[in-house]
Amino acid sequence: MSQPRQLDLEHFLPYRLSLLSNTISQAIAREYEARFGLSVTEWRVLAVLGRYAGLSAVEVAERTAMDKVAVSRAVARLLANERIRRSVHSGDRRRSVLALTPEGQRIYDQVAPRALEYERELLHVLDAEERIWLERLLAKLSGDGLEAVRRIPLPHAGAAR
Amino acid sequence: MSQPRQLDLEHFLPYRLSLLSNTISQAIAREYEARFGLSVTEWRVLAVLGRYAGLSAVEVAERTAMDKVAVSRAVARLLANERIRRSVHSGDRRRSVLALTPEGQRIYDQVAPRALEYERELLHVLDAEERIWLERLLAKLSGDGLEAVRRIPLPHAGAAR
DNA sequence: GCCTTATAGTTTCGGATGAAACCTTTTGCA
DNA sequence: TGCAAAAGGTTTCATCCGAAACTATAAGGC
Repeated sequence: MSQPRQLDLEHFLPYRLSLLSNTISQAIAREYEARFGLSVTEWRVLAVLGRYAGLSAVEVAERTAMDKVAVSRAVARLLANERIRRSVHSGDRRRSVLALTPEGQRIYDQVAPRALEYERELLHVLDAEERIWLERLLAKLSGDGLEAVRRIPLPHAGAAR
Repeated sequence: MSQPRQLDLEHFLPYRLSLLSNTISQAIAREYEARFGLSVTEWRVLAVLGRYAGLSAVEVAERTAMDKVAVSRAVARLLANERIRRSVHSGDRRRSVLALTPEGQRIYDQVAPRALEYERELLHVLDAEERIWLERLLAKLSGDGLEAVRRIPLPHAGAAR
């Protein structure tokens, strides 16, 4: 993890993170896509509504880190398949109020434990001490780390395409 | 990091990893897209050829974890922009032999240090001990962890759509 | 009370993506 | 040799995605 002077994809932290993350996500996604025809975005909406019923589309977007276009499309498909229902917020007719249908709840109740099982199996290769460090490192990288990255100035706008 | 019984996206490891990884990758990608009009896939091909000239398309795919369709398209665009050149492998006319052009090398020489700078800034929020743990955890999760995940059996094919 | 601005959500449009089909060359082997 | 199977790449097709434009409602200033 000491900085190499040469860029080597295999040792490059962002690349390694991306590979790890994508491989895990795809493994889980493959399952609920096969069983329920859910896309990743649809599953995320379902997951957050399973936990917090009554959110608006924008609130769903905030909790899932999806943009509102993606949420809008996922919501449209979930509505079409009658996995969620939508009503209008009393007092603000722009806002929607989203919640699972019984069918949506049934799917959530099947997929959520499976997602947790993937996480459990992944963590199972770590011992107690390693899990504590993992939590700490994730928190630090996601907090201070991302903040530092966002502060990196763009190069002095000299040469360009 | 102790297993919750309830699925909560904010605390779900795969989701957190995905968010961290995507945020970092996008920060870097934004820069070389703006400066050189490179897509992520094109940059990955350029990066691996900058380090290992003469690879074939399949070898590039292996080193970048991209599928061969994505490599084929990235290679086509890089050729069109004269950032790489392609010849045919002597002795196996199916294989291509890819390498950077001087222009491709020039771009590589500008982007690679910037990519490393993002990594450096990210790691800068960690102290020496934390970096050692990060390396260890990444290796373990990417190795044994992914292997364990891949071994998870699909649910007993009962109910489904 | 108007009128500008902001917010919730949808649609459009151009490009990116992956699975599967496809073409070409090579390999394995009877 | 001759031929089936495999491997390197490309194309097709259907889907997905995000930025920007758009509609409708609400909030704020005067």
